[in-house]
Amino acid sequence: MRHLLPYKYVEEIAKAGSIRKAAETLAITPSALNRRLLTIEDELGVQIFERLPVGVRLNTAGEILLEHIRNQMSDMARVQSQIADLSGQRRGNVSIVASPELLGSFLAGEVRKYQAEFPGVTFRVQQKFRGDVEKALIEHDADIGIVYEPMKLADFQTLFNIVQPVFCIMNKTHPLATKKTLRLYECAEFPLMLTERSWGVRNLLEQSAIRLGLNLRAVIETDSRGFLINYEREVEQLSFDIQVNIPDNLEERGMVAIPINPLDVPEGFVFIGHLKGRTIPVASARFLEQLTTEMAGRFG
Amino acid sequence: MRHLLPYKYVEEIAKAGSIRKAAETLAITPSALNRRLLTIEDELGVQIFERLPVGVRLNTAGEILLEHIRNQMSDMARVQSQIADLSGQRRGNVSIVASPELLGSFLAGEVRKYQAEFPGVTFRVQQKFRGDVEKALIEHDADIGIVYEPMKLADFQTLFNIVQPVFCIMNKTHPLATKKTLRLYECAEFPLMLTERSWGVRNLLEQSAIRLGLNLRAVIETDSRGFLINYEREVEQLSFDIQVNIPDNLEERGMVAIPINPLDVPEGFVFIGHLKGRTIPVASARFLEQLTTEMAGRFG
DNA sequence: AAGGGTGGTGCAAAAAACGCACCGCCTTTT
DNA sequence: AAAAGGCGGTGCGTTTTTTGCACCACCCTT
Repeated sequence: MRHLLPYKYVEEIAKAGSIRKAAETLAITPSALNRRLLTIEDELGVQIFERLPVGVRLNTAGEILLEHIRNQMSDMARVQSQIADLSGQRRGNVSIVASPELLGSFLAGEVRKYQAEFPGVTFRVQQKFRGDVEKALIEHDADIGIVYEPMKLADFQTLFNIVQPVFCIMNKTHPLATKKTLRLYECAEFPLMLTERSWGVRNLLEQSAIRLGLNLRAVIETDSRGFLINYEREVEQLSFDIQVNIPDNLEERGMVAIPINPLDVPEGFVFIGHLKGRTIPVASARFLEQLTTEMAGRFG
Repeated sequence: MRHLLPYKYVEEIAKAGSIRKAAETLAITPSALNRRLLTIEDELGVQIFERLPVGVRLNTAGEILLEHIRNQMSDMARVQSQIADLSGQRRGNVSIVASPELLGSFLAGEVRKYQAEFPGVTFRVQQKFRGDVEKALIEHDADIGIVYEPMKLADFQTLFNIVQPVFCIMNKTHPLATKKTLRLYECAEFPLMLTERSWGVRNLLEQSAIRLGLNLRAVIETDSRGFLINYEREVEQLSFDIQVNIPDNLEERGMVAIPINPLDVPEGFVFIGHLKGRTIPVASARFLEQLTTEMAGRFG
């Protein structure tokens, strides 16, 4: 799509903050890029960038234009996807941004399953924390957003959501291992393996602990969710995760997962959706369909 | 905006149904236009037009692309409008499509008022019948739609609606002129001046007549609404119109307007809005604001 | 069978975009 | 205070792209 090259140029200049730097990443001469910018501004009748001694910066008009450019570019991608889908070939790129809780074996398995059926579809999976998922969608950095306990959903079009209670994971030989459900104060008596505070699960636990007047002792703090399940733990150590991440073979590996009483720790929600007012490419829509169907079947 | 010239070309070819004809209206050589089309199809990877012996016609992929093109072009117009509005100057074009009932002195007055304040804004006012207003919006032929008794509103984003009962207009000396409200059977006894059947008011009257078992005798049938009010009528002749079209100086001109009992003829609705999911240009939005405020004040 | 219409193509001219060298300006560094 | 380095902008010759012209093969109508 050569005709929207100018858009790409504007976007890159805005990102780089300088014509020369943008020219370098665009593999073009600064003078040529500068002239293209001047032409665009001339056609538009107004400046798009304010010139600073150290480079350029978008002004208000430029902000408006850039938003339009991003809309336009991802809309074009959607059109191409729809057209490709017409001829029976499923092609395109599925771009997902998810909070780390959801980037487990479940999502990976779904991607694998989809790619086995449609090898022409490529995937891009980004990890962002709760508050940044929506931002990535707004900036058209991704088509699909998956969040656990999102902070806000102003521009988020939810297509599917599901309860994901917090489970406590421990060795089979743990004193609590025979219980059906757990109270948080029972867990708090043991050494805990926790994720960092920016994670949704940790956030739920901490807020509950404050409300209940408990103190959570983290002996291991990590930002790797897989670590908390796979780590060969000491007998007494406990970790937490949401249902979707509990592997099928947990018992074979000598561990159990026990739900925590929702009165102590409220059940979190997973939200799946896309940017409001946007039609996402065909491949993304189909993957979304597969993902939500599977989740509803397994956890609904 | 030279970079979306290809869009304009595709649109024109689709409209003309032939490269040569399109080339003529575009003031370009057929060979050049043809090559641009081939380039576009090449970049897209698929044909957009199917070639017929008598010209070309959009295929499915082309339909998808054309929809995107229209979205893109009017979105660009909106961006330019917003940018122009930044610098304090109100510029742009307000494109209205309305059913004929609404194209009276009221709308004309509002346009005049707006243009007096913002001379840089141009207007384009189209007349379409009830069922075609929405179509004009879908094809991006207009930004604002105003309909009396619309047929469907699937893609119509209503921003304002208001009741507009049907009034009966007659000479002061008419036998019915002293009444406060009229029954339809009373009117049916006199010779009537009616619009064509595709009009909303006529439709309301006819359906009511069928329900009530009445027969409406049209001695004059016209498609000019103004005619029904301004015509120097015979003493006994009656005409009908909605409230918004009744001029202030009706009494000075020796006529009166009497509402018809809503049990006989249901009150119609005026709907004002734009295409769903679309952000209209600044000038259009402001005019819409003025229009709805004024209508709410006068008829609310 | 002839004529007029269609989309497509080779080739030379025109136009647009580009790269290079260089300017003036400002900030940062020496 | 001076030098150095980065920035956006510009004149000019070169390269790439687009256009116009003439012409082809094809199909439908006359």
